[in-house]
Amino acid sequence: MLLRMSSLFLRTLRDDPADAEVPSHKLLVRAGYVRRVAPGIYSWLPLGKMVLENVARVVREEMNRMGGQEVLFPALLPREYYEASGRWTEYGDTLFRLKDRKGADYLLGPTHEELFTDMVKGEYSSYKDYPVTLYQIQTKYRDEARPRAGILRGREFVMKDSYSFDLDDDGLKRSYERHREAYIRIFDRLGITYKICFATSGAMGGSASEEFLAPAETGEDTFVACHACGYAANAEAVVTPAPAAPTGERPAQRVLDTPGTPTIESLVTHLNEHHGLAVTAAETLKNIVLKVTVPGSGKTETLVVGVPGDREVDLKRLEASLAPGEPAVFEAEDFARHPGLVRGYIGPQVLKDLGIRYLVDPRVVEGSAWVTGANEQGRHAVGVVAGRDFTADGTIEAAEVRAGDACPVCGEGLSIDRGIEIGHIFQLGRKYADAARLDALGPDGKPIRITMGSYGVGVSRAVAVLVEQRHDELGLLWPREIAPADVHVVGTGKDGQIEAAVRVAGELQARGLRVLVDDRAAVSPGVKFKDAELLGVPTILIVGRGLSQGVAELRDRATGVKEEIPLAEAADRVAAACRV
RNA sequence: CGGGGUGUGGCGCAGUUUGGUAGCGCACCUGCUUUGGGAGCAGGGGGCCGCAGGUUCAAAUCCUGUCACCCCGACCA
Repeated sequence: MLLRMSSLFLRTLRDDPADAEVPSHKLLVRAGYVRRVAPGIYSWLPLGKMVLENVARVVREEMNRMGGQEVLFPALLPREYYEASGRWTEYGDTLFRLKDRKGADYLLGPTHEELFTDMVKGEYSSYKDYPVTLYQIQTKYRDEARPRAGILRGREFVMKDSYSFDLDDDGLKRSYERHREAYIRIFDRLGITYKICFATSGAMGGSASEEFLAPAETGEDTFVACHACGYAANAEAVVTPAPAAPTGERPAQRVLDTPGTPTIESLVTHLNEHHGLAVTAAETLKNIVLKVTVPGSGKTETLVVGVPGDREVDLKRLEASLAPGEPAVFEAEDFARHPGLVRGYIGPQVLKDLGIRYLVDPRVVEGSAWVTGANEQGRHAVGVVAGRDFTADGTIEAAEVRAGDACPVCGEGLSIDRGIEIGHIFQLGRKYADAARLDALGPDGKPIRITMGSYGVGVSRAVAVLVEQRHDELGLLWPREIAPADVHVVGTGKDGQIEAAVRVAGELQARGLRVLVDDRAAVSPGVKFKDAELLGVPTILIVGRGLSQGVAELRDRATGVKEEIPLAEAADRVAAACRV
């Protein structure tokens, strides 16, 4: 491959685009890799397209290596498939919907479980056919409420999605493990640093689930990691270890007047100043009232969640814990219908009598004593003991996770960081197979319901993540396998220097290297250097003022190391630098 | 959906307060000079000032409405 800058369809920008915030967005636009078309929708220019294809190639090679077979489904799909699985309604506004000329409903596929399931059902019918893993690399569509950060979170994006089909749970576990290993190889080859985190399976259903999160300040996910034992989990999926149950006699609960203390902070201050206590927010029990709706059921349940008063409720964790139920805040009119619930002074002591379900943070163990509401305006109760003065209906992971919280595996302090989801693997189970009645005929002549796994890699997102993790103040820094070229030959100046650069570029091409050569006439050296740095090709060879002495300059883009080399050896030296 | 902000050549911005010939930098075209760190000089092309209505002799500028986009949050395999 030999690309000439003089004719390459490329225009770099000196200024950051005004609408870009994150590094990947700024740099990919400035370097002429992508251009915005509409919110969350981007075009790929030649260099960007090469990078995208390189990522896709790595993914494809590793998927083939693990035994996957590539297929391709349409993105434009009729409603009926998603109607059958229930997702035409479940997916909500995130689904791009459209009608054909006859008024029939169509959608642009956000993910393809239904189609894969249906295809396997159509082709395979014997247990001898299984297991099988199919995948595609395809454009997906999701009408995100708020696309952001350039191609990091778009409404149209390229994704590798694969699906495994197995006869039993052991088979599913093996398919899951093979995917896990393939993903490790993929992200290692891509040069992305990542953490494999326990995850919740969300609305997709299913059981075991892990996410590959790329640590980045701009990440939208929060995850914890334990540096002692290696445990890592999405904050949504962090399990709170329960402390040991206290034993011994406990004084009976007391109700105290605490006027004007609707918040935890005001309560603690009041108790310590007016009642001679020495309580902390962590010893209080905060009770949040919710109404929980299960989509499609039409029913709404009132639920109270109790968490230690020093912690906020993490909505993502709460929702993950309640899925598929969807929590909503309890409004003033809801309180009006429940006179037993005294806003600001709710305690769990009465919930059983009110017939309201009560779930508590795992720290609220049997025998632990709490300061909590007395269910009367302006009054709180102290010494309220779990299991004696109230009984919870179960525990719930709803409280925020903090740096330093105990690791659920080894008890060491957890660290907390932001990350970008680049891969997700999970054991889906039989949800879609049930919906499609996907069975294999067993050796005994009886049908076997197939169990599935679902696995995704964000291909276009991986391009952006690479930039988030690898860039400097000058521009992009591609790993060689992903870079649009192996070497960027810069011809500066006059006196045949550009011609010499093109000649060397030809030699490098003859050795099988992918070469980008800056052969633009009448462009100043400074511009060419800046562009080379911005574009991020890993090796830069400068053929310029050293030509008369027969030397060129070899630069490593990432390290900045420069070296004068004899022009006659340039091809050898560059090829060696590119490890070809 | 809530909060904040912005719409002026391809990109980045000024001009709006106080109505009066649409401007600057980058990019682009022509010529000459220059060529190792985003060159200089001269000349040039390109803008329904988001859209609609209104006020006015006159609107990028004032008024009303509307649309779009961006950022934060909610939402989101």
